[in-house]
Amino acid sequence: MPSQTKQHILDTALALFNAQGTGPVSTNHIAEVAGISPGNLYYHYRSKQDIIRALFEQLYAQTDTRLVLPADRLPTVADLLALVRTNFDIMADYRFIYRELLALLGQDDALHERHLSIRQRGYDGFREIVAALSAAGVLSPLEDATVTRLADLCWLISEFWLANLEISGQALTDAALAHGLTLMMQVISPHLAPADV
Amino acid sequence: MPSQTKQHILDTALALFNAQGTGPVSTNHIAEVAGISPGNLYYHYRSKQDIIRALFEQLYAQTDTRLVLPADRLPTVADLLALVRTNFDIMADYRFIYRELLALLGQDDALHERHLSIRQRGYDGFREIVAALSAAGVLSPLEDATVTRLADLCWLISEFWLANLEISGQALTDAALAHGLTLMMQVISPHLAPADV
DNA sequence: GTCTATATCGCGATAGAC
DNA sequence: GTCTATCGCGATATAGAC
Repeated sequence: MPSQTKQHILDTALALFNAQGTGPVSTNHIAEVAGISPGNLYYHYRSKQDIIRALFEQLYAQTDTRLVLPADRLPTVADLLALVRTNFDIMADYRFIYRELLALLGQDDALHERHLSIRQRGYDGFREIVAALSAAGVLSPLEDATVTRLADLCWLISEFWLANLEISGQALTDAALAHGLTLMMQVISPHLAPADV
Repeated sequence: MPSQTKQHILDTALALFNAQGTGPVSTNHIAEVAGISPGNLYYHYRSKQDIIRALFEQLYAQTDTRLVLPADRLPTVADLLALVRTNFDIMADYRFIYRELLALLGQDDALHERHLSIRQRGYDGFREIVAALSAAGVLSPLEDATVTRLADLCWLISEFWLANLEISGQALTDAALAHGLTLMMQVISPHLAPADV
């Protein structure tokens, strides 16, 4: 667990990055808003990139603890929707990461590799949920290629719906996020199994 | 039409931005690679942001001239796929824009506004194609809300499939791009009207 | 239109006192 | 752990000769 000051630097940096982006926000700026000296900031983090990496790790920790399925039963479509909704909330908290992701990863090979492995876990999770829904009879039996495509589409919505809202100038309201979930239902519903009698 | 040097600056900047991102590429760097002096660069463009704006305008011009439907007949599903495929190619040419879009727009209000209006045209186009497919009987009759959702999904694939490939570390191969098109078919095919007769 | 030279600024990062 | 002071660099952008 980080010291108070160390965490305070992260909190301040996150707020500034989300508001202005990583480019225009300097370490001096972060230190000033955090109410500490630039030297002190560099005592806790050796570089600006180090702060960014720490924020990525915070994000990963959030996804690990909050993006979980109930372990005591088979997953439902509602579970899938709830998972994506939670993901939207986490992504909103770390907006700057998703706004600049490709630029940030392109400038830091270690981070890129780390991100790839975390991301793979998330994608595999989606694929397993879709396969489990099919196995449980919630969805009609599906070919492997179809499972993959449905998982790809759910993933695409989950990862990019927020960016789409932001680019089109819409606020991240509850209703706007919920529309993303209806898109997911639009993808899935043609494959729902007929209700049991 | 821009002068030779002016265009040469744009070409050089585009190549460098695509390779390294806008942040690490300085105007000095652009001038050096272009084989001109920094002062000359500033004779043609008053700022780095001015160069970026000019590249956005080049992109818009490309979409205007290349993203068109055949005007002499009703659109087909193949037309829709071809349109998206062409869009993939254009986006690949201007990768840096899509990699940094939210950061670039967030730092330039005029550009953001301009981008919104261009983007709206694109989205409306998608909605019209889906509606036209339904009206032409290619797709079964659809409710308005369904047309919107299908257009949203096609749009999401069209705008973010490339980013998804890049983030997951995949090369922009023909096969990878084609998979994006199969995702679009996955969305559309449940609504294809039964063949006549 | 193009160059050379330069002004100005602020950034990331470090040294050393406390 | 925190501060003050500062180094060194490279960035954007301009002035003025050619």
